[in-house]
This record gives sequence, structure tokens and C-alpha cells, in this order.
Amino acid sequence: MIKVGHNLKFDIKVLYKYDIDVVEPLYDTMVAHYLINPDMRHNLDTLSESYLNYTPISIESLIGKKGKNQKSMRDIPIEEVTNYASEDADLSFQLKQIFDEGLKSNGVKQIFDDIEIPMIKVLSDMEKEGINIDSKYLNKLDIEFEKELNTLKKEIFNQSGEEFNLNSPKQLGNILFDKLKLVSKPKKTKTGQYSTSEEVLSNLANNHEIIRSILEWRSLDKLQNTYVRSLPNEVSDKTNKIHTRFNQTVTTTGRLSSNNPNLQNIPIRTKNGQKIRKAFIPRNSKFELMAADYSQIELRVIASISKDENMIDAFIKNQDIHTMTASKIYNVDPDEVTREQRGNAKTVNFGIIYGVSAFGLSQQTNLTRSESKLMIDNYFENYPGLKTYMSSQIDYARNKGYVETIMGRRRYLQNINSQNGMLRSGAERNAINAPIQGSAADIIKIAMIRIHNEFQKQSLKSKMLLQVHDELVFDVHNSEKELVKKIVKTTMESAVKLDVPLRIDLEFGKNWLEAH
DNA sequence: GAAGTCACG
DNA sequence: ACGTACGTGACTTCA
Repeated sequence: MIKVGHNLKFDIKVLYKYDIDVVEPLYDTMVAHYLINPDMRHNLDTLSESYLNYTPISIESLIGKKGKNQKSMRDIPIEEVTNYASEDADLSFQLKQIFDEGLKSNGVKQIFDDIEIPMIKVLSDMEKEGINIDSKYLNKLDIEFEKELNTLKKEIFNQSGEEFNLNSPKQLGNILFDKLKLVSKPKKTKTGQYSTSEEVLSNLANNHEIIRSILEWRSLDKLQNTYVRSLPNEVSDKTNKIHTRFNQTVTTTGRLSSNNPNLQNIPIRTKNGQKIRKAFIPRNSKFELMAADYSQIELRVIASISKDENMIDAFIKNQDIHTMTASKIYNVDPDEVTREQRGNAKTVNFGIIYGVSAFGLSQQTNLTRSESKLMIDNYFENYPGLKTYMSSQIDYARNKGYVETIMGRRRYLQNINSQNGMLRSGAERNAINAPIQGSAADIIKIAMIRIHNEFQKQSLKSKMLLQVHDELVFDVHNSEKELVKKIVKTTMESAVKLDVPLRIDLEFGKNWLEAH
């Protein structure tokens, strides 16, 4: 019997608490509408108004306005709740009839049936599983960070000659640019305030000692507030684990997002950041964490869909793509590519995925704008297939009004024919980026569904816990290490057939940092 | 609630 | 000539 609902993942998780396992087939109208138009809002009230011309009973009329006086559903007479809940079910059922048509006419029925609907149970299971963290360790880290922050704060106030609120960009801007007059023409934000962003401050690092201290204080303060102090508060009393929520209908490209807390932006790039990653641990001593991430998935996707022979060749030969790119654009032997050349090539490769501009590239490198332009021209001469592909994407978007991923997921581009040049070029960058980012999302979702199925089929103790766009994190029982490794590696690498191989890196560890 | 900033892919 | 990298979520300040 098919279960129709709006945001079924929520219902599934509630019912799970009462030991009720909701079995497929499922039909989720929130997910359906996300595929029909990912850019729009997908809440039931809005959809009901725009598709059914009906304004539902508001939740606020039942339990009151948001705030501390808001009642709970428990406090409401059963008759009222019944009325509200049945309307909810009815609306979702009515929307189904409409979205059935929409899914078909938009060509997204298959991705709905084969990817997004199966993902609901995969994500429900990941969320209810949760991940273990070492709160004691984080509390120790808090003390360590606190000491360092105090030292830095004293230095900063000494150097600025007065105390102020370091968290206030406004006050900081006044100190740096009015009082200390670090530059004659400070960069402003769009509201006219002095910009004190990391990007601006880094460029001033040699102008005054205070800058280094501020940058260090900023990054440490961020880590302390967002992770070290917050994560322990997110641990569930019932399970002793952190249960993030994976949003399936938020991004415009098909990626997931994660919140409450966000576990897709746990630090890794800095030394201090890595200390935080160490706090993510297996559930007990019989388990280890295992992380498996796709290597260069977005570049492999663009190589394959653009059919560019040079880029395909590099991936088939399993060469370092950034080194190969540097070798081509600087016209030197791969062995003679310098660190700087490889670094620049890497930036261009990323730029390609985002829809490069000479300006953007010059911002990200130490190249001038004209050097950047030469670099890009040179790039396209060496990867001519990419240039052709990119213009064909833009043409396609202009004609059809949307672009699509390898699995047919669409993104509509309202501004692709706009008279406003800025809006138009923004849409053009989306026309290039969305199919790449979105295809990578399709691929990892397919892998997740198959891995989840296989784990269930074999009744494994090991569990999939997290997805971070191109990475999956597992809690693996010691007795299943080899088996799980094989299932995950094979499934991820064979999720789809491209013109280039898909490769993954996979490691075990006693924490998330070690598994990376 | 918007703006600014910064953590991640 | 003009403003620009793609996609997110969380925290703090300030009007």
C-alpha cells in the first residue's frame, strides 16, 4: 500500500520512536515538487495555495504564535488536532494527482522513483543512527582555545590602544581604518561599511602586527563558538549521539544540506580545525570510522559530459589532473611543473566548474586580470571540448529555459535571456555549474541507495552515518571491515558509467580525522 | 531580520 | 562599461 505524505522522512522518524517501520512504496509531495522546480519553496501551505487555491488551517491558529507562549500539539483538544491532521493528509493526497503530471511532463519521474524516493529511507536511517562524539575531549579543547583567545585579545587591545568588541565588524573597521589608518582607501561592503573580511585583512597582514592577531583570533573564536562549545549541546540525551538532519529539498542543484547541527562543514583545513574533527568517534571500541570520498568527481563529470579528449585521457591514465593541466597551459613537461604552476592550474580547474571569469581567477591567484585572461584562453585551447560544451550548455538553457544533470534533474534559469548583463551572466554560470554539481549529487545518491540496500540485505552491524557531498562516513564493526570496504568501494565506483573511471579514496580510523 | 563573516564541498 | 567565481548553514552584531 503506497503511503502519500509531505515530508515523509519526518513521519518515518516519529513512527520509528514507536517501533513502527514504514515500508515502501512511498510518495512524498515535498520531494516531488523539489524535482518539478527546485528553486521554489516546498512547504505544504504555499503549495496548497498555489496549486489547490486553498489556504489550510494555520498551525498558529491551533497552538499560537511562535515564542515562549506557544503551546504544544499535546495541549490541543483531539478534535482540533484531528481536523488539522486530516486536512494535512488530504492536501498532500490532492497534490499528488497534480504532481504526477508535473513529474512526467518535466521528465523527472525516473529520478523521483529511482533516486529521491529511495533516498528518504536512507536518510531517515542515517539521521536516527547518529554519530558519537567525545564531549570530554571537546571540553578540554575549549579550555585550550580559551587561553589562546585571551592571549590574542590582550595583544590586539595593546596594539589598538583601546578595548572594543572584536566580534563587531563595525567597531573593528573603525579601529583599523579610522584610528590606525592602515590604508588610504579601505574596501567597503555593499552597505558602505568598512569590509574586514578575511580576504581584505590577509592583504593587509604586512601593514600592521595587529592584523595577524586579529585573523588568528577570528578563526579560533569561530571554531570555539560554532563547534567546540556547540556540538556537545547537540548530543541527544536518549542516544548519546548527534543526530543531524539531512535536507533533501533545499539546494538548487540536487545536493543535500545538513542542519541542527550542520555536519557537512566540520573543520579540516587548519591545524586547530583538525583537532575538532578528532572529536568524531566510533560508537564503541568494537567499531572504527571509515571515510570514502570520490576523487575529483566534478572534474570527472565535466570531462565525461563534455567529451573533451584531453581531459578524458588524463583521467583514464590516472594522471594528476592539476599537474597535467599545468603542463599543458604552461607548456612544460609534467615533471617540471612547479608548485605554483600546479596551484594556479588547480584554481583554473575549479574555476571552470564555477564558470570562470578573468576577474574571478585573478582574485583567487596572484595573477593579474590580463594574465588570468591569457590563462583561460590557453586552457580552452588545450581542452577545446570544454569550451564547446560550455557554450552549448548556455545555448541549451537559452532555448529550453533549463539545464539538466546526467540523470535528468533540472534547474530552471529564469534570467538566462535577461537584458540585465549581471543577471544574465549569473544564469550562464549556473547553466555550467548546475549540471556538474548536480550530476555529482546524483552519483553519490545512487551509491548511497545501493550501499544502504546491501547493508540491509546482509544485516550488517556497520552503518552509514554521514554524507558530505563527495564523501560518505561509516561506523564499521571490526568483524566487517573488509566486507564493508569492498561493498562501499565497488558500489561508489560503479554507481554510474561515465567516459572516465570513478575513483574513491577510503580509510579507517579511530576518529574522523584519522579516517581521512 | 538583515548584514557580515566564515566553516565545509 | 560593469560587477563576478558554484552550492550550503551557523554565529554575532545591530537597527
